[in-house]
Amino acid sequence: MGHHCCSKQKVKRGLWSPEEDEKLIKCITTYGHPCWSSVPKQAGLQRCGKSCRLRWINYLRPDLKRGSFTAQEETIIIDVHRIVGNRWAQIAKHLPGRTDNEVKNFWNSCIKKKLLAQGLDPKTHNLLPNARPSPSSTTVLPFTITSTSSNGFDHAVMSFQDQPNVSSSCFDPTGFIDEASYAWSSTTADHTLNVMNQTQLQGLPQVEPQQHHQQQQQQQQQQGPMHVNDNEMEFNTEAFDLDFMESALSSSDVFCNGNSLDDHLNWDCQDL
DNA sequence: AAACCTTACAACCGCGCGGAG
DNA sequence: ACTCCGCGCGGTTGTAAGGTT
Repeated sequence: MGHHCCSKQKVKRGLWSPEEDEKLIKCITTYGHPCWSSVPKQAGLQRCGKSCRLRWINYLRPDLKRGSFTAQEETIIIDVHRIVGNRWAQIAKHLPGRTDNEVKNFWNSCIKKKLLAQGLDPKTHNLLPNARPSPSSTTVLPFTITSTSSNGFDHAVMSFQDQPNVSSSCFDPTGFIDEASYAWSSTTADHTLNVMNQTQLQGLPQVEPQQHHQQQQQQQQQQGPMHVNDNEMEFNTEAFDLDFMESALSSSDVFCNGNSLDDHLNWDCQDL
């Protein structure tokens, strides 16, 4: 059974030869690819347009980043997957130079197994029913939260005690950053902590990422709704108004090692 | 050295969506 | 309103390379 898009043609399938790659690169760099179905003819290839598109996007594109995924990229994949699920194209948008196919393969061959080994369900990211909970996730919280006010601005500070090597990422799971769509995660030696504004995410309008508030996006990528110092996370309420901060925190879901921390957390938005 | 197994990833398949006619 | 076509996406399969017995 051939592709439905090219069932009338006799096309080659399977692995691409270097000669075919060369033809495709030459064609696309010369003519671009306004219509993939016409690319095989232009390039002199016995392939269908769909196959050409796939080969270009997943392998030949010059802006592709080759090589294995970094720890930071892995963190981003896990974090975004937790929110958007198997929407690989959506996840790949957060990883410049990576393709959806690459992310999907990496997930299936590597991350999935890691999560299972940690007793986490790769689909829900929650602890599996029969998994032995890690002692640190049930009894010891990796942080405390306090609210402060300085220079006329309010801040909420999340302090990590005895947690060296805190790494963190603030990212935008919907493909654009605005005040209702952030997520944040932090990883220490013993804990993975995630703060997600899932409730508001569900009601988000669908907006083209590139067109949406580019200036605001740049600004917030620099400032971030929160940022992390050596061992503490600071919510920057300067970037948002107080009403938003209150609603964001009260509607956020907070997880540590896949477990909800609702019962443990005692942050009072009124203090902000 | 050969057979078998595992892993990574390239490529294919089928479906759904959106635009054009 | 309907059909057709091209494209993009996610799931799945195929295959080559490396590891193990």
